[in-house]
Amino acid sequence: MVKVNKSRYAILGMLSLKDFSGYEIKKTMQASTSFFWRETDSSIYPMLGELEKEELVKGKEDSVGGRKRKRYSITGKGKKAFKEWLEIPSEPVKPRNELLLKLFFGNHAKSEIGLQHVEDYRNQLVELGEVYRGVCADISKEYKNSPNLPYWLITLNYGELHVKASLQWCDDTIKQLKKISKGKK
Amino acid sequence: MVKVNKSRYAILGMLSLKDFSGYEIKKTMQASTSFFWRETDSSIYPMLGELEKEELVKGKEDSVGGRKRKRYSITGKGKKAFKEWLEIPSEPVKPRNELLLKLFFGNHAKSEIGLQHVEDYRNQLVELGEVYRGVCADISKEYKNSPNLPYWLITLNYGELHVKASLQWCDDTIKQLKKISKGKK
DNA sequence: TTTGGCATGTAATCCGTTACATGATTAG
DNA sequence: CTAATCATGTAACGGATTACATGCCAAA
Repeated sequence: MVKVNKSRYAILGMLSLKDFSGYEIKKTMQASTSFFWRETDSSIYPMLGELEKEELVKGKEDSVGGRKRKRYSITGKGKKAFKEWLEIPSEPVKPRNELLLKLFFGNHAKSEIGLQHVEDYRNQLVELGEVYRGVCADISKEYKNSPNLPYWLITLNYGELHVKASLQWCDDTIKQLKKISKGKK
Repeated sequence: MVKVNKSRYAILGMLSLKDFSGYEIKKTMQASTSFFWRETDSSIYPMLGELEKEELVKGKEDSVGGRKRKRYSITGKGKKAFKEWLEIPSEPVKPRNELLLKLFFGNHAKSEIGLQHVEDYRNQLVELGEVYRGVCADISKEYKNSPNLPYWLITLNYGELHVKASLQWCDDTIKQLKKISKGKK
């Protein structure tokens, strides 16, 4: 079982949409895939160099308003490698959820602690849900005729359904934790 | 922002439930927390040694049926460190979902590919849901009077709600992908 | 007798993050 | 003028996984 680097495919994928500089990839990912995939800039730049060496992408010096940058485009070889990756099965996510770990041992802490954690999480979820709705409205308008739009909405739907499920869980859990702390009195 | 090692707290937490050998921790985690937290044995053994050096746990040579092993128990100092960790906020999960990444770029592949990926995922979810139901029934009986049970059920409920949401998403997505591929013909 | 589970570890690698570093441009 | 954003990187660290290694016991 060899471990393969997946950052490369995320970057190749971005470049399959259109040409980007490293900085633009970072920005675009933050605005689009960051809910399920993120790269740090210190992974993007070295990877772009690596991909260029392997001739999967090629970079061109470019400049916008006197500010220089390097813009990359995907090569035929890069497209082929990317498509091959698209076809192979995905590795299952191996989550590490610290909040759940804490709750698992919740009996060892004061009950208000767990409650506080869950309430904080709930607040984050509400915010996140609003972001999703905003993004959904934005891209539905902006990319109305893009063949990519349906796929992007599929990933958004995943986020939205999971936020909904998580909110449900928070409500269940808060109720349950309150019941436990009442029973202890 | 210092990066803290969380394996240590997972292990301390296990030892806060009862005494364990390294191997037992591994086995118990596989059966209980593996849906949201897992450790590999090559992280458990060195960490137990480290924790012992720090006097957060202490190990005793033990033997079962002639087979020797080292069984660890948590110290007062260890309990204190663990409880402190329980109180601090959790780091948000930063997911990397390869399946979603592939679907995001789905327009660049044949539509059957994405469909296959989602259907595979759906099958895994059905299995997982059955496992959850089994575990739920088992522990509800076995730990009927344990004060830990409600907390364990809380983490299970998280899993169940998310499986349900994921199944919903699969169904939505399969429908959507079929619509797209029909439109292309 | 041989397979599988019990039991404990080391070594190597690699991925990802954090911190560090630099400098130009533009908007307020 | 100064803060924010654009823009591109390097270095170091540490955590997590994989492969490697060993050996006993029990059951089939």
